[in-house]
Amino acid sequence: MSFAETFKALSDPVRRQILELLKKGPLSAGDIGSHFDMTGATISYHLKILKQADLIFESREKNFIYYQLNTSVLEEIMLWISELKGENSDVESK
Amino acid sequence: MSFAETFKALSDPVRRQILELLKKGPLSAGDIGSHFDMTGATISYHLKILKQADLIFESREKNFIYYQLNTSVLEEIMLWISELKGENSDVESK
DNA sequence: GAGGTATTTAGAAATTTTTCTAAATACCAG
DNA sequence: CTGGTATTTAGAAAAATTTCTAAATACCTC
Repeated sequence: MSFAETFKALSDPVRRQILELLKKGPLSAGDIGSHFDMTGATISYHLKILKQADLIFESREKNFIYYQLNTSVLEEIMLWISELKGENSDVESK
Repeated sequence: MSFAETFKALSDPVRRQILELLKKGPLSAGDIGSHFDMTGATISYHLKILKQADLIFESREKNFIYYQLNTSVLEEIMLWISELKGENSDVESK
């Protein structure tokens, strides 16, 4: 939802790895969990954070919940970083 | 130094605001502090985190320490996000 | 070197985050 | 509707982060 939330969500290594897994395509919570040495509850917690940050969304199918990347929010982050790098060609003086 | 460190450093609102201040040019720790309702010690703590993440560097002059942006690390972050967004045109199937 | 300003370090308190276990919910298949 | 699998929620413990106060360090000026 908020900008700050997105950055927070991206700050955890586990969550970044989840996003990388999802890059290849949708996965269920269970599938995701199998890549980590953590309980399902913990994975669920991380997924919630990512969901709240709008970095992923879910779609229910049969008895599973599939998660997938939502890349649109990443644009905003890119833009922020871009602007930070921005007009900084000749700032060497006091 | 490390990728994870950079993300962590960027995850705090105060630190992001510090970076935005530095976008306009170098500032001393005191100057930076005057923009926040925090003690100098806390500002110093945040500056240390940013420094360890290589997002800023310092240069001493007279009795002051001036901080400035180091944009080079931001490239890496941009690249990571870019790759995450990457080839995701036709992933709609199971 | 004495005093002054700028900044950092140390240590502790408060807050937030991450993780777990156990229980709850959701939904499918028979 | 019963049993089974998938996932989440609640609550608590452990760990990490943020902040403060007080003291230390650094360096400049006189």
